[in-house]
Amino acid sequence: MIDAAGLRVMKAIQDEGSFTAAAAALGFTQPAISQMVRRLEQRTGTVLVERLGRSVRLTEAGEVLARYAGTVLAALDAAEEEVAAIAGLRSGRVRLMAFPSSSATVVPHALALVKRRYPDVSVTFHEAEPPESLAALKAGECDLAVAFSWEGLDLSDIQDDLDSLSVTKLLDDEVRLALPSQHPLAGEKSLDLKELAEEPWIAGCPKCRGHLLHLAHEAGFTPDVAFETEDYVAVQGLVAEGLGVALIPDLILSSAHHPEVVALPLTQSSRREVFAVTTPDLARVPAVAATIEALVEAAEVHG
Amino acid sequence: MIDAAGLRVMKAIQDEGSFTAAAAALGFTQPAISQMVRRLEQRTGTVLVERLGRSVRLTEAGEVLARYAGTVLAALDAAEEEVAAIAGLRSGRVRLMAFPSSSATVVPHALALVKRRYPDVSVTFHEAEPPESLAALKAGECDLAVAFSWEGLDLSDIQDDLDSLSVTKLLDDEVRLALPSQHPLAGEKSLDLKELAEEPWIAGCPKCRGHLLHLAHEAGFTPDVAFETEDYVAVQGLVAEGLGVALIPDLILSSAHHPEVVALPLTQSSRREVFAVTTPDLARVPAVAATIEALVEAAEVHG
DNA sequence: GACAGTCTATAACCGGCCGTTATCGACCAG
DNA sequence: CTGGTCGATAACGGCCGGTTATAGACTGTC
Repeated sequence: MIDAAGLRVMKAIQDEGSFTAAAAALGFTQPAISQMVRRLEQRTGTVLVERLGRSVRLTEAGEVLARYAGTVLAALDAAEEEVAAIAGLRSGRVRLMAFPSSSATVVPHALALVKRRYPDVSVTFHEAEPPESLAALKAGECDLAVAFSWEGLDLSDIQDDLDSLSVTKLLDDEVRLALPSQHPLAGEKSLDLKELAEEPWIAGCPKCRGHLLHLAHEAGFTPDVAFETEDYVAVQGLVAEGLGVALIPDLILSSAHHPEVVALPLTQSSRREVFAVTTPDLARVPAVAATIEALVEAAEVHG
Repeated sequence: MIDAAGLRVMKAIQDEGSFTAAAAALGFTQPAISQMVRRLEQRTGTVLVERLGRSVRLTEAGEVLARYAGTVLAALDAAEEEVAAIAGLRSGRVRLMAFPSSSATVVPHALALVKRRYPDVSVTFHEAEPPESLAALKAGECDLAVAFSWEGLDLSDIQDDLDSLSVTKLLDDEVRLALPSQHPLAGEKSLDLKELAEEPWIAGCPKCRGHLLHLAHEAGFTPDVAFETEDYVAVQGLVAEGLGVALIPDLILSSAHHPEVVALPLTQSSRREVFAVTTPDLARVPAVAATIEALVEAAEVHG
């Protein structure tokens, strides 16, 4: 019934003392004010302005509206400014989820970039493996996920949603073969997976285990998975102790490379693709877009 | 840029969880909400709503708007209610000015009526003689004046403004001749002014003094004004002591009649008219109108 | 896996709000 | 008395903001 425009007019009349002056102050013409007041008066069913010959004065009811105008207009301005701050990257929040091996390298770098460029944008960060982070994204519990998919293999995870999600390629992460440095093959330039068919294997996260099984299957053997852990530091520890061999993405090694472990290229040349994933809507949120951009740049360095 | 309607929509979306439900809650159709959101988004330049398949969820910026909606809508409702209270006589203020002899009789009665009917309407009251009260009315310092004008004589005071002011007749106030009860003529049924031409006179307020001089002139003499005071209790005291005679409006006698003073009708039959005066605008303010109505009723009793 | 139900997006339409310009009448000053 | 200023009003027009109709997309179910 009463809107902000009406209050603004009443306040201008009170401040300026005449319709004409109020109109000038608001950038309107005088008749606009005249009939705005008339509308307000017939809506409220009360006289709001006392017309004196020279000037006008608000009645009690008019003063009530003018008084509230301050509150309401201030709140509207504050809301507008707060939204503008988010749009202008002077504020904003991004809830990021990334898988562990990116957490140590690309992600911190990207966060540093964002923080330097937009000090008031806050990026909160949780570790999560791809299926979990994508679920969180759909559930609205995060705004941006850094995920990966094995080349050719389970692209379906993301491919499924490629139209319903906004996917930005960050980098290709070459997978390597980790051997104890004392291993007889440790001196090779590269290895075929098959050469390690008899070794005990150490598997990483469930997806990585799946990838290992897939590669081994293609190579014609079924690996003996002796250990499983999602912690790649632990994986390397196990490898260093000679308890098995493992596939380790390059990305991890660039942040934590056990000195007793050598990482050799696979002749099968398998890689995983790392993506920044968000919803099409969120991709247009400035803070999210800025974070994605920073991730891309960080990936160029780390790739 | 952002208006209350937009905020209301954002809040409804947040509360209801979908455009359709929000539309139902606000009494709109779904497309109305759809394009309202779109407008808001292109005005703010930000994504406000995240479209998920089933439902929708507000983005950070959207939540900002929804949060402010509470404040703004509450203030608007409060303003509306406060104005409605004034319109509905559940609130309101009337600044009344009345001349002294009405203050003792009609006005208190009227104020009691208003107070009984509309307990929350507050009528403040100041005494003032007509020229002063009308000036205050024009200056916006009071809302309603109870004034008088002498029959036939200085109607011009109000007549001038009869079109620019709202004038309501309250009563005719017969003027009487006040004599000490011991006066030789005190036993008469009525007196001609001329019979007291030789007496010393006691005059009231300036206007009343003017009236006295006018009547005496018509009667063919110039009165010897021995005392002047605006206080009619004092006037009666002076009369009672035999220091002079006076013209006293009936209205005063009905509230304060000195026992040693007799008040006889004039054969000239002069009266003053008592009016409630306000501006045309203020006459439409419910509390003012109610007060005028009460004054009219009170005047019927006292007339 | 197809279908039904439900939700949003979009197009097309349209009425009324809310501005504008033009003009008049009232008031005050010089 | 006359000119300047202020408010009211009429006439007009753009566009905002609603409507209906319909299409497209996702979900849950059989």
